[in-house]
Amino acid sequence: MRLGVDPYPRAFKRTDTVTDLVSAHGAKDVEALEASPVRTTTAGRVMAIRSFGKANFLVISDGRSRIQIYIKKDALSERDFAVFKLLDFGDYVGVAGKLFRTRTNELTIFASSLEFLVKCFIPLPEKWHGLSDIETRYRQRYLDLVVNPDSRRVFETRSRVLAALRSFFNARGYLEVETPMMQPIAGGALARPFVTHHNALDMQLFLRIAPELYLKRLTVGGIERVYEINRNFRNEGISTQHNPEFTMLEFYQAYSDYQDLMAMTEEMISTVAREAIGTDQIAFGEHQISLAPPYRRVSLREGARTAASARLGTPVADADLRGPETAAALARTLGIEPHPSWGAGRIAMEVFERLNEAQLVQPTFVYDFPTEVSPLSKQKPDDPDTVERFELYVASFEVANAFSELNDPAEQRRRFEAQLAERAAGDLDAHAMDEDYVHALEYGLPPTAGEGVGIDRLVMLLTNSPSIRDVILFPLMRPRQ
RNA sequence: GGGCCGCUAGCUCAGUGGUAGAGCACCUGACUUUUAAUCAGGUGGUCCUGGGUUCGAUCCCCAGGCGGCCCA
Repeated sequence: MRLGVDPYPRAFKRTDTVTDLVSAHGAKDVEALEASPVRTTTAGRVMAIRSFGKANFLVISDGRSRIQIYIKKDALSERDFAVFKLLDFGDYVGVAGKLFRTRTNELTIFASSLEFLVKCFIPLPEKWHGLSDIETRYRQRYLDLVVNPDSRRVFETRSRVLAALRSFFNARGYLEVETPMMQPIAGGALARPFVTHHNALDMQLFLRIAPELYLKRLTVGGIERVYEINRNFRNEGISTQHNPEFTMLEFYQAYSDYQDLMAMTEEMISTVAREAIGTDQIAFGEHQISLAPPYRRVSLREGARTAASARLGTPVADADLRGPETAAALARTLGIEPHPSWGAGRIAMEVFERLNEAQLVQPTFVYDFPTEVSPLSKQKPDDPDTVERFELYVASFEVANAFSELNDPAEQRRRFEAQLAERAAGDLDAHAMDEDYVHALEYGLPPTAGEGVGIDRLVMLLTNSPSIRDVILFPLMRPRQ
């Protein structure tokens, strides 16, 4: 820095961002820019250098937009031109000048001064192919964001999805809350938790697998409409649809049941899609999907029964899915080996998932789940083996899960005890007993319906991303060596 | 957990049982409205790691690491 240039200047006063310039003047032609000249001072990262000796072009980016800079030797001080000669792809610069259009009609800043802002010491990935190595994109997300504009767009859409959801619920009188991420009993879902420890209290704690039981305590407390958008943690495998930490929306609404939530879900999904990406018609992989209501509805046992009948070529009766022995025998003929802890309900769900999931491309509500797999849901009045619960499937994966909330404390205690029996039989995902929650129900939870929506999966749909890691900025990776 | 695939320069990728290559990036030079600018010259390597076979391994074999996809 023999030029007397500070290699790490403190600040740079810009009058416009690059994005401001492009959006305000991108449509103006040569004459318009000459008739009313625009002077500006802006800054960004150097994304290209095209050098012709005394005439040179830079392209700088503010992370969202790019603009070209014309560096004419005669128009700059000697020092500023010397600064330009030392620039590398990736450095940050500030520039002042006047907007014009080149002979090739490119909106360009005619630089009158150039300020060096910071050096990029490590060569950036190549400008044409960008950064395509998937592992590097996840491990060094900052590089992905610098060179792959599509990646930036995914996270801008994610931000709009969250804003649209909050506005949807706030407009309907819901209170946004935050409930514990560290819980003495990990409840509200069937999953294995991460375990941690609080030193001062010498107490085992779990990272939450769901906020559900806390949100319903709030409904007991009179918050009739409540929602939370936050992280859940589940100690399970990693796949294109699973990250150990993921973002969940949960909301609860008093005086409602699962039928009300189906209608509300249709409205929520289609509204959020329109606000976040401008349409409710999406492309996902090879599929064209309409998120516009109404969504198809299929009952779980009916879907399983129909698919099993078709697969086997012989009629399967509803009763076959209800009896433990007949259900297990049916599963085996379909190539599914039931775990010893599974009852008929669990088997019916497994049969459904195995045979039907792949076909659920257009939005579909799968409703009326077996009670056995739904320890927090309210039974149907005429059928104690079935609960008022649905899951929304889109593009063959589960996006939402909702039910009429079980609010009978005695029945809730029996359900927890049944879960303990399953745990004893070897099911590590079975729900734990939560006496404090049962106690809360004894004060009276009004009739309530609640729902959880997987935000990462929703963003995958709206950004046509094949992997959940594409919509999580820093997905969990094994450390490198 | 199982199967398949990948790992070579900073990035994107070729390639070979015998001195390791290209384009971009970087350095030097030419060029005053270019568009992946061009042209000439140059620097740059733990060929993922370890072991084995071999006179000789980046390449063949075995084990491992990290990642991806599919299945459970």
